[in-house]
This record gives sequence, structure tokens and C-alpha cells, in this order.
Amino acid sequence: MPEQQAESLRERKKRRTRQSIIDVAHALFHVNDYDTTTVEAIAAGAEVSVRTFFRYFANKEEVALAPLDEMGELTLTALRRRPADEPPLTALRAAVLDAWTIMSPDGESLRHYTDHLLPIGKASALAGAAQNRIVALGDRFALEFVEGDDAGGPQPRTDLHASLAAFAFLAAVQVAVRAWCASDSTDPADLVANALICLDSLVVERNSAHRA
Amino acid sequence: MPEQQAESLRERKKRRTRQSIIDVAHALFHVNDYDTTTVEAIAAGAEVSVRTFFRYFANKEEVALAPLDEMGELTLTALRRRPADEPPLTALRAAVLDAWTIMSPDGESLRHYTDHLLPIGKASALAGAAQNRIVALGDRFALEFVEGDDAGGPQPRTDLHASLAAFAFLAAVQVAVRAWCASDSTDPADLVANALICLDSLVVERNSAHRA
DNA sequence: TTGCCATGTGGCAGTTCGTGCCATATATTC
DNA sequence: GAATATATGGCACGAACTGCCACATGGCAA
Repeated sequence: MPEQQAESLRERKKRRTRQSIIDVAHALFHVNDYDTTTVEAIAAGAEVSVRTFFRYFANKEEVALAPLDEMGELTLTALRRRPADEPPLTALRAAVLDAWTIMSPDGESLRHYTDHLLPIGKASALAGAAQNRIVALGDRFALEFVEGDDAGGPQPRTDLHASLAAFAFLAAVQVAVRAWCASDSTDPADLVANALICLDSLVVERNSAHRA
Repeated sequence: MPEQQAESLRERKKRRTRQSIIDVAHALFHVNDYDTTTVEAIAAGAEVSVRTFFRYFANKEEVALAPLDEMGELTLTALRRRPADEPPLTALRAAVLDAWTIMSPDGESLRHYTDHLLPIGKASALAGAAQNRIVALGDRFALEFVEGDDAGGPQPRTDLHASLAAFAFLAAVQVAVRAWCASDSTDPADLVANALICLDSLVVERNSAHRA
């Protein structure tokens, strides 16, 4: 059998356990909220011990933000598929739209993503943790724009510009997401619309509205 | 006595206790690091009970980030002094430079600020909490650009643009701060230089460097 | 001064998150 | 089927908080 399953029984079990924990956790987050849901309850629901829970996830935040991480990976993958000579913001804009729409033709991926967005937006304790992940993601985005240059050493200017593009982009997405969470819409299309407004106005920001 | 002291004895004691906690905490953060410094040790150093510590600060992060909050307030004050017809990013850029330089002629304020920046940058646990404060600050910045308009109701487009300006600005500052923390410089002037690069390139981002 | 009231403080018990350690159970390999 | 590797569970423990109650201290009026 050439196309043997690469996953051993052990790995399959681990994968299922991990997914089970995620599912149970988010189900509980939906009923109660994040803060009042204890790790003990999640572990019990997933039929593992609390100790084992912490072997799969370093902390409670991590399981809550797992979907966000997934979307980050999707976007990073989409970014790497963009032509190498594209300006950073253009590439990032296209990448996130790819990750949100094209990469899930039925829109299920985006729906699955937005379903977990509200609980995150409501739990203020999660906002900080989410920002941590976003910073890490921004650094990886930035790397895409500097690596490949001749010298491997630090290039302050280039690094600054690459980081700036990445984090300005992430700021735009976050503004869109936060506005979407604050609105009473549950339609992912509204989120995309918000994101388009923000991303488009990012590059023409210098001409934007004046103060009140 | 018309110019009587507005502060009662009680308020003076509270202020001193609060400042004492902050000072002791940051001194300890400097010796050990943030994570290994216990609230118990801080409370003991400030000669208050742990219970009282938590009456002054909701959590350990809050005392660590107190200097950051101060600088945020300074910047917000500086922003409000800018002419009302200035474009958002221009006003924000001027405001933060004012807060960092002009508002403390001797540069002591900025030095005092940067002294606390390194410990924050090193403690990853603090990064998330810092982001929380920054988000709150961004919202207040954004309010400066929408309030005063005729209708008090929500104006999605305006809000999006105002928020975007605020958070893109904050992203630029953060990139500058992070780069400064990552470098081995302890000179506040280098931080200002970084910030200038980031803020200036933010408005011309569309013409910036291409991918590797 | 004396007394009353508001408020700041300390101590203690208890909950939750998170970790180190060790014994046990389950998978993999030979 | 034995030897080995790895996953799991249980327990004890530390640290961050919180609620509750008793006490002390400052502010104020008679």
C-alpha cells in the first residue's frame, strides 16, 4: 500500500482529543461566557483530566483563540502565494481576502471563523491574549517582506518598513473586526465590507477626513 | 485662605501609598523580572497588605503599565491642543512628539517613560495587557475625530475612518517602540528617530518598498 | 474633647489557573 | 510477547485574585 496513512493510532487519538477539547470549550463559551467557564468543566466535557488539558493547551486562552490562529495561518499561506513583486499592503490585502473567501468556496470557513469571533470580542480577558497572537503574526508577515534579501543581518530601515506594513494592515483588519463585533450584524459579508473600507482607506489615509 | 489645599490628609496618604506601590514594583521588576516578582513582595516592600494592593490596582499588570497609561494621557492631552482642522494622522503625529519632547523640556519625562519600557517589552505576559490599554487609548483617540459632528448617532463610515487613523497611528508607534526595545540602544533619541521613520512612512505607505 | 460616621486597611478562607513530580496505562517496536 | 517510548491521571503546590468581616483611622459636628 503506497498511500498508507501517515498518521499512527496515537496521532489520530491526539488529534481527536485536541479537537474535542476545542469543540467542548467553545460550546461552553457560548452557553456561559469565557470567564465563568472553568478549565475543569472543559476537561470534564472532553473526558480528559485537567492535567491533560494543560498538556494540549498552555492556558485557557489558547484553546479559545485556536480558531483565530487557524485563520492567521490561512492568511500567511495565502500571502506566500502572492507574486513576490507585489507591494506589501497590496499583497496583504489580497491575502486576507483569499483566506476569507476564495480559500473556502462555500464560505463555511469564514462562517466558522466569525462564529468564534463574537465570544472573543466580548471577553475582555481574551482581547489581550488575542493581541499577543496578532503581534506574533505580524512579525511573521513582516518576515515575508525582508527575508530573501542578500544580507542576513539586521536591516533596521527595511525591518521598520516591513513591520509597519504588517502592523498597519493588522490594525485595519482589527478595526474592521471590532466594528463588526460592535454592530449587531452576524453576517460575515458585513465583516468583509468593513475590511474593504479599512484596507482601501489605509493607502489613501493621507487624504482622509479632517477633524470635527 | 482662598488657595486652600484641595487634598485632604486621607487623599494625600492614598496618593503616597499608590506611588509607593508603583515605585517598589518597578524597582523589583528591574531586579528580577515581571513574572517572578510576586504581588506579595511588592506589597511587603510598600508596607501594605496584599489585600490593600488589590484595592489600588486591579491586577499585577496594572501597576506595571501605570507609566504607559500616563504617557497615553499626555498624548491625549496634547492631541486636544492641536488645531481642530488638522488631518487625524498629522495631529496624532504632532501630539505624540509633543508628549515625548515639548511637554517635558528637560527630557526627563521621556526618559522616565523609556526606563519602564524595557521591562514591559521583555515580559511577554505584559504585552497582551499593554495591548488592552492601547486599544482603549485608540478608541479615545478616535472619539476626538468624530465627536462634535452634528448627529450623535453612530456614523459607521466616519467611525471606521477615525478608528483606522487612530489604530494605524498606534501601530506605527508600537513598531517603533518594539524595534527600539529589540535594539540594544537605551537612548530615548533613538526611539524618537524610529517613531519619525514609522510615522512618516505611514502616510506614504503606498509607495514603500516591494517584497524581497 | 467627645462621639459618630465614612472610609481605608488587614487577615483569612476560598476559587481558579497553571506547574512539577511520579505512578500507571496505552501504543510502538523488536 | 517483552522492552521501550509516550500519553495520561492524580496529587501537592504556588501565585493571582475575591468576598467577607473585624478593626483602625480620618473627617466632622456638638
